[in-house]
Amino acid sequence: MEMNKLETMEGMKRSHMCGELSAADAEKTVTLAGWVQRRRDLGNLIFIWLRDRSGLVQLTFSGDADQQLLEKAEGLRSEYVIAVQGKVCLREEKNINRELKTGEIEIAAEQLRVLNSSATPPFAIEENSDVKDEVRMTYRYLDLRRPDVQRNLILRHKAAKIIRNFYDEHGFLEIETPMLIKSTPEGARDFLVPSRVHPGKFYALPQSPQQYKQLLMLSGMDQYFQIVKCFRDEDLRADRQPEFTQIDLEMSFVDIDDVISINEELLKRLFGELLGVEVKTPFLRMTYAEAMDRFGSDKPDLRFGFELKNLSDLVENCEFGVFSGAVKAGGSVRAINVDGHAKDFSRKEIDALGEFVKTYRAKGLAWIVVNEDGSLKSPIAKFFSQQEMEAILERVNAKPGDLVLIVADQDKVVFDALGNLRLEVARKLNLLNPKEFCFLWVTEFPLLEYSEEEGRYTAMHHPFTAPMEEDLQYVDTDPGKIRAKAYDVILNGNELGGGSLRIYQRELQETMFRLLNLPPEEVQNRFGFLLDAFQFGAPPHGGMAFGFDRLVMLMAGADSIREVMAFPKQQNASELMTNAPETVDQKQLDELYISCHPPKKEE
RNA sequence: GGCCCGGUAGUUCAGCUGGUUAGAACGCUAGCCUGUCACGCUAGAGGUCGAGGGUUCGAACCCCUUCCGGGUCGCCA
Repeated sequence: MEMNKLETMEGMKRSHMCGELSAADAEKTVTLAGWVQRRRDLGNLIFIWLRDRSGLVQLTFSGDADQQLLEKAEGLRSEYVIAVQGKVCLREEKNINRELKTGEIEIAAEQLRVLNSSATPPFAIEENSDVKDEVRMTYRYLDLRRPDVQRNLILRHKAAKIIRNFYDEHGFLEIETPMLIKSTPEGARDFLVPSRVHPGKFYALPQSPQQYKQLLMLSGMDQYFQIVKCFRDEDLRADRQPEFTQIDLEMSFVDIDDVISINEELLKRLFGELLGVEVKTPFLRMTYAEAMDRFGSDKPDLRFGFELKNLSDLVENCEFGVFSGAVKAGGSVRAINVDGHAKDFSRKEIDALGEFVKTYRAKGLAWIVVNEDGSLKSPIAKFFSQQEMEAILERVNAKPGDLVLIVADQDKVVFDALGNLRLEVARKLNLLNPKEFCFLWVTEFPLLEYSEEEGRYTAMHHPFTAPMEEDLQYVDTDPGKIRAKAYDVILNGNELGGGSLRIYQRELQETMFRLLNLPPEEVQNRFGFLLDAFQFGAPPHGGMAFGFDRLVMLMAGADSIREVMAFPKQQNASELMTNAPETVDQKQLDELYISCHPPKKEE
């Protein structure tokens, strides 16, 4: 349609949203506005589905009623923007569309304004469309017209609203913290922002408001929260974006149980009000040590079994060198029993599982199938005496029909491999019901982990995490043994959030920095303001942060956080739609005293 | 940085062992049609097979390089 034929809404005012009309509105004259979803042209009778955010409603144009109007409707195409005035009519019984929420009625159009035309969209604007991400993201503004994507963003909005109300009701203040802050290279890579006023100096975008929220506690704000953008310049995953949103909170004069119980209440409310799912509180709790031992993961999915069993003591002296060798080298031999599912895995599929564990640096996968008649099928059976094999099968509680999968290596590799293998077989067996929600707190994380790369201990959580008092005895002898007052909340194998009680005494904070083997001048430069602040009466405090995108993703049953973000980035951290990031003018660089040396292509 | 999967019409895909003019469905365009709602019927348009190079008499198909998208390991205090 040519521009001069386009009309305005002058003199018309929208009276209803399309999807909200019902039989109760019969005989009303209404004014609607939206996009043409579909045209069904029967000649002298035209049906139009009109769509807005609320849903669809059918318009009718009849040549008997108004020939000119019918001709105008003939020109409508997908995604044209129109305004319509007409009368709400009850459909005859035989014409009712039970699939459509507004299917009992239709609008007999009396006036039509074509507000805008549209090019034919590159893909149909409809639910469950299986268009490639590449096309969806290039035209994300059209993708966002799809009802399922809109539902996700509406859910996100509602969740944010509940969260704000919830914390407000519990005495929290929402306080904004700066986006341009000092870089603290501990942890993830920072996004840097050059300073024009200070040549050669840089701000960083926050990875989290950690230090600011602790200072707010010191300031006497008592309880703080914020729904806040955070930035990490690391590679993307299905559940990781370079900019993402956290629900960040901090509380004064609290213990672990206070932080945990209030946030359990929040989750209970979110799932109850938005999904109608009754979440039982208190959630199950498990120490880090137990989670690793039973599930090989610090974020176990509890929707299914297949727990890890340690076979090390049984195979320490066996003839199979792979097993005995792993134990003697300080590692372990552990197994999961995929009980009752031997029949679901062919030899070829078991081999594929062997390839799968190699992703996690395991060298191989040993397996035992217990046949229905009690006999065994296993490439490693020949290495074991009958007593040894019986002991192994007893340890994993193997019965006829079971498949036992075994990995031997250093503990880290064994946990990684079996922890992920457990998930993999559950996926293959279709045991992961997205409508089932298993919450869990994992507690007593190690305070430190040894970094081979840096040759020193680094903070597992962050350097402000408080250690457990009873473990302070190991400060000088075995720092790796110190547990932290830290906790993660896990939902179906996903880390929903985590937090800790913080160090609030200057001396202990200095001890922590000493354990991390950071030079005093570096500590002073990077964290001096915090240590200084701690001289002035910091209250005991603690808090946590939730990954808001991840939370909404799980609530929406989506398989990527991109599905609950309006404009996500692609895997290489670019944006297909706008082509960000992009080169900038030399003038802009000059103002920032930046000379740009893009990597040279190797010849 | 590594590994895996994918890229053929606007979209989703098929395309055999390398062999004539690359197909289907939906969408799109035009015409007909008064109760459609995945409307129907008739006709039609639409392709740099991601890009570049190579092998071959001949390449969507084989090889190399590269770009793009997705998953993942490393990374993510």
